Amino acid sequence: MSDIKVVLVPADVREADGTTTLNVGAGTRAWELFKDTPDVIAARVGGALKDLSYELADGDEVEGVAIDSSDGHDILRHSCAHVLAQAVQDLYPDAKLGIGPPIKDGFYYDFDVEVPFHPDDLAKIETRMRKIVKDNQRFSRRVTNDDDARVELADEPYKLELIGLKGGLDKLDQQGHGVEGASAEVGGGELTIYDNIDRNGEVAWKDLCRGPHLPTTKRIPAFKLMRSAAAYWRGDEKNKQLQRVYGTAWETKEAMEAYLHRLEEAERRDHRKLGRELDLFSFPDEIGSGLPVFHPKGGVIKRVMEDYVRQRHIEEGFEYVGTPHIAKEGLFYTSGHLPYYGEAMFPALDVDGMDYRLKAMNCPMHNLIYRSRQRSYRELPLRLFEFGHVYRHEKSGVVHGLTRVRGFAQDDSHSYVTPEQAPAEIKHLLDFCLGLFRDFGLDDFYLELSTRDETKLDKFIGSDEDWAVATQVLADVATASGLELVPDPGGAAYYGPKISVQARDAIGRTWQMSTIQYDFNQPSADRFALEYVAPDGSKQQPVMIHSAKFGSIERFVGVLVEHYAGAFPPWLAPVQVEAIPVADTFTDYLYDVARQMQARGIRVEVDDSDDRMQKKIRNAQLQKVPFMLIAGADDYELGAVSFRYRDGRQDNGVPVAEAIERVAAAIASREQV
RNA sequence: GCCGCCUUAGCUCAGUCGGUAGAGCGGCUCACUCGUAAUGAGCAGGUCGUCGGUUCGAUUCCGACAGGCGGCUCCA
Repeated sequence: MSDIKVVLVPADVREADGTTTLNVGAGTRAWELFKDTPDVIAARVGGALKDLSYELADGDEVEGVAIDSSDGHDILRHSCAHVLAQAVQDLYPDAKLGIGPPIKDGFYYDFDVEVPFHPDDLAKIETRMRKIVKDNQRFSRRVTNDDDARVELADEPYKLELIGLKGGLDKLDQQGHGVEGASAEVGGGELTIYDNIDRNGEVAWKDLCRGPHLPTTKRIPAFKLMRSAAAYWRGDEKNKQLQRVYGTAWETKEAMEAYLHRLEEAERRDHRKLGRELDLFSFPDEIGSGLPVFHPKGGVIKRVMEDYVRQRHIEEGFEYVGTPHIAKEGLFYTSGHLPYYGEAMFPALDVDGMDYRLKAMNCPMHNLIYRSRQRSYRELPLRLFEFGHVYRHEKSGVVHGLTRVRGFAQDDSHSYVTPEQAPAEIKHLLDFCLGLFRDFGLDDFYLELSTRDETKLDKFIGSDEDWAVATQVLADVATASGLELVPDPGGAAYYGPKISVQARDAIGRTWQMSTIQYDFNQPSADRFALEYVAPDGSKQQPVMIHSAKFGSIERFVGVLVEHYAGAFPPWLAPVQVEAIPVADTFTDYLYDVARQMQARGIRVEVDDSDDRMQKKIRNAQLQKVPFMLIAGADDYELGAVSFRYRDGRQDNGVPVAEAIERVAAAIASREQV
């Protein structure tokens, strides 16, 4: 047996040294190169991921894939999905297999079963999975072909469907639809089946799969089933719903604990929970699903935010306008909303025999303001802005806290510009949005460019040329910003493409915030017929640029609650100062301090309840008030007060005037304390 | 809209294998006047989401509806 030559490439980031050329015997398997590095669970050979059982060929460049790398996580989780599927078919022999790809932080597998899984079933399945893991079954790759696979998988109708789709998958995936995750089952190339071989050498289970996999089931260090839910086969609501089981899997128990801890942290920040605890807002059943009410404390956050955003708009050259919530239906035919997005609008109200509609967008109203008199090029850019309340008939299953509601205020503006002014105006809007986010403490962003779905042109209005120009203008500005730009094919509005700003919050989640849309359609002659008189006296059509900075005021309040976990910076905090007397005797003294603070516009409360001071401190702490102002005999004698901050820090004996300045300065600077 | 789960006091939750319910916190009252995360005692508070069915009797079993939660689809 002659030697072959392979090149060992340093694995991921774990080894700093360069490549090593090795002479190994023909027939050597990849795992033999990684015998001493147990966290290597697969190999990357010439860029392609392979099982460790891969037989090396002369000239191969081989890199170990560590279980804690991104690819390693995917392989671990996908292998765990196989174990899940095996367990399910052990327990429910009639279950038919869908697909089982890795996803962010975990995996899922879809099953067609007669009876949907109950939460108790998950515990049984998980127990069965632990047994399979303990069994140390070997994942064994076997190449097959379409015809053989069809015979072998005759009882798996969904797998048969995937075999039929093979080859077309990569193209479909690129467009963001088609068979989500199905490329984990069948790649574009050869068709393979993975057999799970038990200790006795028997095939315990098998699944159509492109791999690669862990060497054995025992190499799954930690996993947990999370939940089950229904999901449409191949992501299409016209198809049957399968039962999807979600799980998570990690390289160590500690890594999994850390992940579960992150989930708890996110739960702790949930704005729905904090909104109740901090008495910010609620969703009364009597009003209807997705229609929030703001309580006084939530109202403070909302109002402060709105005041600031309104002021900033005016500083940036916008003019504040006001428009009604409903209009005769004809307006929304003119704008195109009813024909193109009518199903998302509330049904018509019959008023004096005419149909009125709650508005789903503000642009038609602003267009009418533009059109109320003749406009000159000298007026452009003309920027109209308002907190426009819109109502959208969101499907019942999607309503979610403040982040997906049926009635909300957009901080909505429309800039009417000449085509030549459009790029500068878009840049102006983008810079404006980013500045606003920074003022609210969000400073990590990326952009998305949402374009027309070229396969569903009937869902979009306007000519190909106009779409091309609009898309190019947005793409140029987005690129010039230097921010990360993610394409979002098919995400455009029916009237034009858009840039959206995604912001990352304190725990790394991203939220869609601003949208900036380039619209050549609504101003056109067959819609609102908007015009301006050009320098040469001719009538020209403006371009309108839609922009919502926070998208939805309601949702932004929710995002802020989660970003700050309810501990707002002083300028946004509903109660900025809680004054706490050490004993009743000092209540009047604190009321006097409070009056001085109120005169400076500071939101201060004096806790004159019967509680002991320790309890008052606890209450203020739970309400996440930024400044506690405590006064007892020591302070009184000095004409001073004592600070306690949210983190427990104290600063005692601060003269009253200085204390007021300190609070006022923190508010004015919009800093966190 | 679809699938599953859930709905008991203001909040968080016990409980009733069908005989109309309980705790902690919160609220109110009283006493206590206290130096940095819960003082003590007492009182009030629920037609057990709504409507219908089965039953001598339903908060409990069944159905419909509403609302919530988790997903899917959707998200101008």
